[in-house]
Formats: sequence, structure tokens, C-alpha cells
Amino acid sequence: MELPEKAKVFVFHFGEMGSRWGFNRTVGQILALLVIHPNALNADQIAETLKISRGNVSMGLKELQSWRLIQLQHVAGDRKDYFVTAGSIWDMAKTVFEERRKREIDPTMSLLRANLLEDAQNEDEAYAQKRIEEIHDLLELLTQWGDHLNTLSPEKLESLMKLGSGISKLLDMKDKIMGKKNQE
Amino acid sequence: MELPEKAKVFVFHFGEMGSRWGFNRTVGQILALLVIHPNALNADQIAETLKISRGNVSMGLKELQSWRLIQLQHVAGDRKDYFVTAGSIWDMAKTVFEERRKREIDPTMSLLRANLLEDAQNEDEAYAQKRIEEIHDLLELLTQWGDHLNTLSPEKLESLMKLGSGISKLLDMKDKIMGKKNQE
DNA sequence: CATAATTTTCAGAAATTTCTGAAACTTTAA
DNA sequence: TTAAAGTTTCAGAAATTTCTGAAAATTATG
Repeated sequence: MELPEKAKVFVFHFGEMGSRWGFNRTVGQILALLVIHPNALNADQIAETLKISRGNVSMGLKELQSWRLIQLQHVAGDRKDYFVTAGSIWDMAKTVFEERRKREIDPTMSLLRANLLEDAQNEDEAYAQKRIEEIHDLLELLTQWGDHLNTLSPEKLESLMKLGSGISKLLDMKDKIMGKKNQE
Repeated sequence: MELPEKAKVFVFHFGEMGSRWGFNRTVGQILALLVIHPNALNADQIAETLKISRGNVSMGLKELQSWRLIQLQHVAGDRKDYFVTAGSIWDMAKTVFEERRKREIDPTMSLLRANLLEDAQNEDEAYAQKRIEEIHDLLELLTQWGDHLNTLSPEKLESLMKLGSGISKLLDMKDKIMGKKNQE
């Protein structure tokens, strides 16, 4: 299956960018291909289209499944495994955030927390701990906020994001109405 | 300068994680070292502490400066260049977001936009364009939102993030008050 | 200006990551 | 069962990234 030029550019770009998002070039290419392809594809088709080895495709598909970004789909009368992307673009973005958090933020948080449990032996260590605490608190704030946003319905989330500068006004409004409640 | 065990663990961890955040191991280690160190450090001190070559440190410092994460600082009576982290942890996080956006999101957006300007030649291309448009719109929404959040004062931003599930209520409140205004 | 101190550069070495393809394994169905 | 169809694994090859260290370039000082 020969890819039209436009599609090629897209797939290659996502190959390069893919590495920024936590996976390697071919994994990025496979995902991009599945995103723009209207039908489910099997491993042989992917290998042929991207001109990569069958084994590499197998590993890439496994990786994408572990990221929950693609799904196996059976095609009637065909024994091969076919794959499609899992959910909408929006769903996939959410999944990438969640997975990256699990893989990158959570381990860091544990490490920082463990560090903060120990006693500082001198002034320098006390300084280091202060900084580590700042990092920890920032990450905690960010991840908790992410969790909250995740609980919002897509519509609410979208309307929140589209508020733009309205957010500032809304916050003022809230402060006026809620008043001193939270300042005791 | 020998690093205490606790500091070592932190620095090495950020070395590993650093690569996730867009730079390589030594760059991550140098940044981590500067974060927890109370005083400015020069290239020789960094090289000795991290046991890496002088040339590598030079490249790493250049990289961190291009990220605007560290700053040159002169020490009276010393000709060497000393470095400290640029701003608070919060400032640095903001900077990382901004820089990554510039390096990763913006080029992707241009590519997607260019693709959308072309006409689809057939049904498959039309499908691909639809998906590409979804990605484009999502990225645009995210980056614009990021821009808005960036304009908020740190206090407001923090109070917004700490709202937690209050966000949902606040949005409902807004809808009630603003009423049908936006639904015409 | 000369030279000493410091930083930067960059070719090649080392380390790491990714990829291939043949062999091993699994599943299906005759 | 057995064999055919399909998938996964993984050792070694290839590609890529990172690192070193000596030489070149830059900057400061007497």
C-alpha cells in the first residue's frame, strides 16, 4: 500500500515528534498511520506501508496497546489481527496524559516524598530539601488538578478551556460571592 | 566536591527523567544539581561533581541557557562563569512548558495547518483531513488555554488549581448567571 | 600587546536505542 | 493430530545519540 505524499509527510512528522511524546519513531509512525487511515490495518499492511520489518511492527503494536492507544479488531473471514485507534482524538490525548503521568510523574513523586521523609543533616541538605519540597508541591498541585479536570465531562472541560480570559473574571466573581469563607 | 547520597539519588533520577522532558541525561543532572545547590557553581565544579568531561558540561550549560532555565552569575574576584537556576521552581516549570510548546507543538501545528489548506483528492484523503483537523483543533484549544493561564497572576492560577471539584460548581454558577447569552 | 585563564568546538569513541529477520511459539481449522 | 497461518521474541546489526578530550577560540589582565 503506497501512501499519498500528504499522508507520508504527516506520518513521518509524527514519527519524529513521537519520540518527544514518549515513544520511538516507528511507534509514532504506526500510530499516525492508524489515525489517518479509515479502516483497520493488520501488521503486514503496516510493515509494507511504512517499509519496516514485521518484528518491529509487532513490537510497536504491543507498545501502543500498552499505552491503550490502539485496539485489536477482528475482521470477519480473516484470521489476522487488525488494529484501529482507541477512541476519538480527544480520548487519545487524555490517555497520553494519563499514561505519561503514570510513567513520569508518579515515580518522581515517590522519590521526592522519600527524600522529604529523611532528616536534613546540615544547612545545605536543608536547602536542598526546601527546593525538593517545592518541586513536590508543584507536581502534586498539577496532578491533582489534572485529576479534577479528568472528572469533568468533555463538554464542561471544553467550555472551561474556551472561557479564555473569562476565567479571571469568573474567579473574581467567585471571590466576591464566597467572600471570606475560605479566609478564616 | 562529593555529593551526599541523598543528593546523588535526586540528581541521577533527574538525569534519567530529564530525557523525558526534552534534554539528555547530563543536562538533566546539571539542572538538578543547580536546583538543590545553595550557591552558584562553575563549569569545573559541575564537571568534577558529576564526573563528566569539561566539554560535556559546556554543552549542557549552553543547552540549559537556551531553555532559559539557568543564568550566568559573576562572582566577585573570580573570572570563571558561575551559574544558578533562573527563578523559582514555579518559574522554571512555566519556562519548560513554554519552550516545549515552541519546540514541539508549534512546528506540528504549522504542518497540520499546511495540510488542511490542500484539497482532498478522494474519500480517504477527506477522512485523513478530518482527523488532522481534530488534532489541530485540540492542540489549538490546549495552547490557547495555556496562554490564558499564563496571563493569570501566580496567585490566581494557584487558586484556580486549588478549586478542585469546585470548578464544576463554578461553571454551573456561571451558566446560570450568564444565562442564555452565549447560546444565541 | 602578550600571555594566561577560561570557554567552546568538534572529530572520533563510547554508549544507547532501535531495527531486522530468522527461529520459536501460538492459534486455528481441517 | 497435524499442518498452515499468524504472532512474538530476541540476538546481533545498524543507526543514533551522547560523551570525551585535545585543539581552537575567546576573554581578561598585567
